[in-house]
Amino acid sequence: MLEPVHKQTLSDAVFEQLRDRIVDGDMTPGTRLPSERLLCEMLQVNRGALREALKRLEQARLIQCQHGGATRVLDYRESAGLDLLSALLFTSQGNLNIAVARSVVEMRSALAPDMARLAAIRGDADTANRLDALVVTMRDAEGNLERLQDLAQDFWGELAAASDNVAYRLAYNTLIESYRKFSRLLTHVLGDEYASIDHYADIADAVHRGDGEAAQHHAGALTRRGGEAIKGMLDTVRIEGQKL
Amino acid sequence: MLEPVHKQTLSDAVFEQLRDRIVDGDMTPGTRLPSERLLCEMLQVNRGALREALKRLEQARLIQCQHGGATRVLDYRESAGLDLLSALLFTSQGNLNIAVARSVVEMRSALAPDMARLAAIRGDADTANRLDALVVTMRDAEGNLERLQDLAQDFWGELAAASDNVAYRLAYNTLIESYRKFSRLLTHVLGDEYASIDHYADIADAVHRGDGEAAQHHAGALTRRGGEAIKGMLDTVRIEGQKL
DNA sequence: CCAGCAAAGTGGTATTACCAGTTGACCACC
DNA sequence: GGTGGTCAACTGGTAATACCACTTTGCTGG
Repeated sequence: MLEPVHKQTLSDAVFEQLRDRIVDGDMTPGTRLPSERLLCEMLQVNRGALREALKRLEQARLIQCQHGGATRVLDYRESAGLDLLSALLFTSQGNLNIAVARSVVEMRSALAPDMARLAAIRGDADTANRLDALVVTMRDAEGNLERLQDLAQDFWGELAAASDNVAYRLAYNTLIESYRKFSRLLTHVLGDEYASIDHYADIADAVHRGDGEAAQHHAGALTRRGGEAIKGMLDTVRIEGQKL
Repeated sequence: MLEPVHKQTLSDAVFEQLRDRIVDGDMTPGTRLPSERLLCEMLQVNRGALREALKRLEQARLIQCQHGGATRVLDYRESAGLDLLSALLFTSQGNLNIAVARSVVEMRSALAPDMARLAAIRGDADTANRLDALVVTMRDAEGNLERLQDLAQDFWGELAAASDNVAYRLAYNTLIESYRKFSRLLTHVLGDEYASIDHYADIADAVHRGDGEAAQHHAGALTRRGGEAIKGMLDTVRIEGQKL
């Protein structure tokens, strides 16, 4: 199967290069960036493209610009938002950062139960029906772990939307963006979670009944199972160095 | 008391204006934006400033640009990241959006217990000592709700850092940025939570002992209390329309 | 010693031109 | 009818240059 070719604008390239330098710690917080005129000479790009990249870095709170003054590097741990997560997942050499991957999975486990709870309380019949349909599709796909994994993501996406909580929904978008990048590595590790379709059905039923506690309980059981599996794997296996 | 005047660059102004138009629904997803040359004429700014804003909107996944093609509006609910949250908190008229505020509080309640749990498991003695110090300071500030509220935020920040989970830490940054904007409205509503300093002391103790479950339990008790208080308030009182 | 000023350097804005990719209309060809 | 080619118009991307607004530095004159 053919894939779309990888395109990238100049400002994208500049943004990624500077971002990686910062998160890799090559430029410690407080460091003063070279002047824009000097930077665009070093990077061999025009000042406009450079400034587009700098503005994006500033929005991500990796740097801070001051009119007439200096542009300094910030400590992303203290200032950056969750959207930076996907950039932290892989080192500039393309290696998966296990600690970050673990973080993503942990956060998923923390959010999913409450997402399910709210979805059950606030969701309508249409939501429950869509969840039912997903469960049916999952049963048809039984045995095909990759397919199940994709369907599970859709299932959680449906819950996120039904939770009527924008923070959850936006966090879901951010987490999924990161998750997709390494989820295939976890396909078999999480096979147990994806194969337990009954739990998904239980959640769907809870949504039907509007039973928040039940939905929360079943979602917790589901993600806890996956969390333990990943924890076990990370403790015993070194997958660092695996490239996608 | 004098306050710093509000400074804003051109591209900031353009960014905010277009962002608000999009999240307010004035430009539905799929809508084609006017060409850059036309837009910068309409907005009375040069094309460079406009492009800086567009690049930021693209990074926030509110729009999507295509070289040679059109620039289209995306559905932020499906694509934007958690960093958009603070922009959603207030309408363009400056009114607090209750549903978004509720979302922030709910997400806090979901994350805090697990943050505390991990902090207890992974935190070192220094962390526990800093938490102790914060508890002492809180006891000194007893009765001063605003001060307690600030200290409570520091307390959670310490836990976020000690959780050794970048996702939690970055999410904390994002949530706090939003939270600060309306937290003063909740000072008295959450007075119960802030005043129960013993619970904070319990968490600090749990971190000392490395007792994750205890830390999780006490953190849950704390945020559940606040969550119920806010829920009660939102159900009975209309604070929509309050300006900061 | 220091308020005051001037110069140098920085980020912010503006203008202009051109490059590169997309779209759609049109046309020749099979 | 469908295929591929060409071309013009339009869109976003890149470039170079000049100037404005602000900060920092350091000299200067009291």
